[in-house]
Amino acid sequence: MKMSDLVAQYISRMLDESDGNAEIQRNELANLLGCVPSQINYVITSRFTPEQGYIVESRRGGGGYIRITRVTADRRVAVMHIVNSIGEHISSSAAQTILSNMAEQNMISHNDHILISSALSDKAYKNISQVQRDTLRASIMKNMLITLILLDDRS
Amino acid sequence: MKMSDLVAQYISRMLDESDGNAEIQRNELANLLGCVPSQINYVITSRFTPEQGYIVESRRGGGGYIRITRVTADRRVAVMHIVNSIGEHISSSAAQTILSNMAEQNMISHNDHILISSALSDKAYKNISQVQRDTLRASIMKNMLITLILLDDRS
DNA sequence: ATACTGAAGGTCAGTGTTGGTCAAAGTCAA
DNA sequence: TTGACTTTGACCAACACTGACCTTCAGTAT
Repeated sequence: MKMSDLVAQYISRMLDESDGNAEIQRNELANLLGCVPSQINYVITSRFTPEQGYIVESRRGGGGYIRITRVTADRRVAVMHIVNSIGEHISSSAAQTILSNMAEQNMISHNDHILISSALSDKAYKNISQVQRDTLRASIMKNMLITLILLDDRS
Repeated sequence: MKMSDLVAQYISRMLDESDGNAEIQRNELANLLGCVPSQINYVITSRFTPEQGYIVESRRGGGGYIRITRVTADRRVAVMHIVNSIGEHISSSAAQTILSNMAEQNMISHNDHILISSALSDKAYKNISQVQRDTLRASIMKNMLITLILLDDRS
């Protein structure tokens, strides 16, 4: 098997095993797989490009790293699945649980998590009858989640 | 964890716990965290720069100190001003106008702008009487904006 | 007042630790 | 043979850490 495929496979497995988010150290990985460090760059630029649904961030110096995030349609599909499962009404606590899980699995950022939570919190619905709250919350939540995945499409 | 991150974290926490104003003694802090004194300078010049919203003052000699002030308060004050001006109800179009201006002036990110807009859009309020919509919208909008400026304090 | 002394913080160049780039050379199938 | 893909290493850039040496300030002795 080609070296580049080995490296790609290794990274893909890391992504599979950690919800699409992997962080590696270039020299360490190169040493582990028995190749030169620049081979890692080659694999990343040829197989983990934005066009193929990946975001790559890195940092040099002591404690440096390369972080690869998978942002393919998986995410959009997963978010839409959740949107469809919400139904016509949802409680505040159920909404919070769903959002926490989404953040945990990197489907939404921490920032978005907090922001959406604040829009769904019972605190915001003082003047609305209990009956209407959950309906409204479901409507707003779905609206926001759909907006989020539309935003993604541009990156 | 990197030494520089440790130092930065320590200082950030001091700022969090004291309303954006922290005063340290270089040698004391270096000793406490187990690094050389110049490390403190390194962290300050690389992570607490004016560009990142900090003001640093210092004094040498006996009783010397380093004072670090976080000046993102400007933004907080501006956002709170807007929050206070919203009142008990707001129309969808008025909300959009305010958010556009805020994004224009970099008070909120484009991403947050779109996300908040989606939570305030009339589309999300189908089953609510016209009278209640604007009250609810104001409540949610204020909730989200306040959440946003609280989030700022951590980065 | 002046000079001295000790106690801070400031600077900077050197070294170490990572990751990035690129051109040259190798491989392999069409 | 040609052209696309792969591999490599020399050189580069960014970030982290350190210690020797310098400057500034307050208090104290003369």
